[in-house]
Amino acid sequence: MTTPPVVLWFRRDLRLSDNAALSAALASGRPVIPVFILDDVTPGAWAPGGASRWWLHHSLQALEADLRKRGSGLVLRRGSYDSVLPQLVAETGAGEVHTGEAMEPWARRAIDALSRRLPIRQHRTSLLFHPNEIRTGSGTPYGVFTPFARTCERSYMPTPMVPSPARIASLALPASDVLASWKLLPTKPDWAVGWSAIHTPGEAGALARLQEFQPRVKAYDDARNLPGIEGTSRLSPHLAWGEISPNTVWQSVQHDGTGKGLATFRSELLWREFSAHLLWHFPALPDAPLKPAYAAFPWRQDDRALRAWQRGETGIPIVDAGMRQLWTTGWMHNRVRMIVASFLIKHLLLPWRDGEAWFWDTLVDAELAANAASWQWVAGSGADAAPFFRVFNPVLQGEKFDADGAYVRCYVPELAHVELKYLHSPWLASSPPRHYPPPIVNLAFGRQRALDALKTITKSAA
DNA sequence: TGAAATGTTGGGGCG
DNA sequence: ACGCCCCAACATTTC
Repeated sequence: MTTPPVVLWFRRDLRLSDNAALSAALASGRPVIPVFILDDVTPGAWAPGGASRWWLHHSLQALEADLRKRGSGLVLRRGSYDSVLPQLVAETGAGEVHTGEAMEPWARRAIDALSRRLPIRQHRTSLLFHPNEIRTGSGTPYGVFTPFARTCERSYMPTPMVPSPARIASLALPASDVLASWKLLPTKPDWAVGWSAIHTPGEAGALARLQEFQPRVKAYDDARNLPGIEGTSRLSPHLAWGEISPNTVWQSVQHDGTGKGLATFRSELLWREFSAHLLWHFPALPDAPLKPAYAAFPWRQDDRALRAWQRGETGIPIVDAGMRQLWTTGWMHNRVRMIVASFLIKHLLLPWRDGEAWFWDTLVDAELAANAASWQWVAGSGADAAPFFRVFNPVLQGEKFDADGAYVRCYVPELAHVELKYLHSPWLASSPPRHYPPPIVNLAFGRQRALDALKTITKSAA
């Protein structure tokens, strides 16, 4: 006589508003059992990196509080999807499991396999479109961003943003792990000191960021490129964990500007979408170059150089500022991401997968698709990628986008008193700063070495 | 969502 | 007055 409950399986959609999986669970009229499973063990799983775990800890805490306020709670379980979920369904006698669509190959495999023995229903919670909805006239996936984006813009139908429900009926919930026992927070050393002052994980924090950004959409087109000011939306970690839906973001900016800012911001949302679709169509995206010729690229191995890059000790100010911003805050400005990536791949000639792995571990906004697609974009091996010969000169980039030096001075205190003229190339100053290293590589040499390396594969690569 | 090399043009100094 | 050269400034090409 008891009504079988339904499981609401949260994954990367840690929110209560505009969440299609939650809506479906509520529409069933059954008691809802909200669950989050941390899967570190499925082979091939890209388990969250260190910075993402910090974020996840706080986001789960916020989600649980939000659920409690609505008369429910959150069940935490740890283990492989394919053992934990069947166990949970057996324990609760759940009649259905509602969850978000997965793009990650390992999660897709796991959920597809589970679907054969459990009543799993997937809903779109983290994208505007399913990858199968956006195809070229001939039915193939888009390989070029601009026509992809055009089709998205044309196809987008604003769907009402579903508000957070006032109440979520749940019977007694099954046993949950204690969040602290997952040890998602760093201890020794605690590299996340002060992060709570700069990041607010959780749905409320996401909405606050969105509101704070809305008046700045108009200026976005120019301001987004300047790392020394607050020109970007800072929504990326919230989107990565699904604390806000792309649908909500898209619609919330639509009336707030009429010029280029709005269009440019939306195209950034669509780059995220493009990346996810690429990962869906090309599951090897995180592991192998999309353009096969790049498999033969003569990358170097140089652990000391890699470590210097990771620590922000390359002797190139804008690169070091970016890498230190990443390490100390878990986030890096997008313009600077392109600069540090170009420097690693081209001037240092190190494999893009080294950069991908480091970003995965250190970014609070790490998403498998965007991370992989963006690194391949810089490396020239991806879809609609920047040509490999497009080598950023980090001095010129610094002078152009950090013209007053505020960004570099903020994150590289050794350079605080270098005069502006030499701030982005301190080795040229008559008396270079004493406590700052000389460049790890001569920029002209590194550039030429990269172009020469390209020639070894260029007959087969475009 | 490049940078550097190379080419072109035109003003001005100067014999 | 004229041709010559230099060299910004800008445009084009190449990687």
